[in-house]
Amino acid sequence: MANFAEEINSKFDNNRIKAMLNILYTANYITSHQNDFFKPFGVSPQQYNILRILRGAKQPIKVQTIKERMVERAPNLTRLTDKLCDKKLIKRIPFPGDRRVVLIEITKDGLDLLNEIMPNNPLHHLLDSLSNEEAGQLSDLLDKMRDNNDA
Amino acid sequence: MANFAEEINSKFDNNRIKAMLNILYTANYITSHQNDFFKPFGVSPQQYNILRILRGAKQPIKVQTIKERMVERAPNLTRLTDKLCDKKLIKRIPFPGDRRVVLIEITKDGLDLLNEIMPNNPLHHLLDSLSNEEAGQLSDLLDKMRDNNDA
DNA sequence: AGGAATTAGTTTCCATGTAATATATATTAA
DNA sequence: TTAATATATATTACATGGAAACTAATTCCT
Repeated sequence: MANFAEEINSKFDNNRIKAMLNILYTANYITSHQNDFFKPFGVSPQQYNILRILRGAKQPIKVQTIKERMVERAPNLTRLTDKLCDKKLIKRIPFPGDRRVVLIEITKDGLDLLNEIMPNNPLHHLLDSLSNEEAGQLSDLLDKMRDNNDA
Repeated sequence: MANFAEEINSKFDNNRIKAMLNILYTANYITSHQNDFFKPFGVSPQQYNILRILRGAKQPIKVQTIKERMVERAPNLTRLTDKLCDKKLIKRIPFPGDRRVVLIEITKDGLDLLNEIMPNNPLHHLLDSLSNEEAGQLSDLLDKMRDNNDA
């Protein structure tokens, strides 16, 4: 399981292609761990992310603001917030000044769930085989990779 | 767009968390480019991957074999091959020795499509802002990251 | 004020991951 | 050998999530 190239029985033209495929493969690896972890709590990683953003905000915030703060871009906030509403983890509040806007607030149940999940979260240790410095390098390389490529 | 941390308006506890989120973010970035690129050709990245595997095989191969060779794990090969069949890009062939097995073969149309896509593919240049050496480093860090973490 | 452009959120459509199922083959125990 | 069980292979059914079309509300411009 260590070496990526072996696993998928392929040769790569060059390191760039190899790195690109490895990024995709690794992201898959991470999300798969995430899904497994969150499943027993009845929320998806995205839903958890929303709850954390709401707790961090300390007050009701606009759907738009949530969207901006999410790690993974989630184009369909309506559906996600629907699910969270169904579970009573958040509340919708109409916005006085602009009838298009909906404010979202985390409920007591939502906060309780966060407190239940947090201490157990092994995802914080998923990269522990890298030193802090290596993790920094990795992140810098990813930043650099995305530079100048929007054409 | 350069710095990831700025973009999502967050501070990170440490480099490991930052790197993890950056991997997910970057994978998203790549797949979104991929989808955009393949869309005009009427195939998804996964479907393209299957076609490439079939061409590489040079003969009909089992669904199971395709599954093993795919970069991104695609658990639902039946559906993907259905789509490709609908477009006449592949053919299904019953396997003589074992009636559970279905062999898949790429058609002329499939090969033509590959030839049409290949030379245009800008995805091969998505990482060009990294040197070959940096890309190698990146890939190695990802490999290392996934080590010893299957607990 | 009135119409065009923009913004916010929702709805709809489609692609994909997961889990349950069906069918065929292989293995085991008498 | 044959019935019973286990395994392998693919398919189907269900749930989740992304992208784009859509609706409603607001802002901008003249």
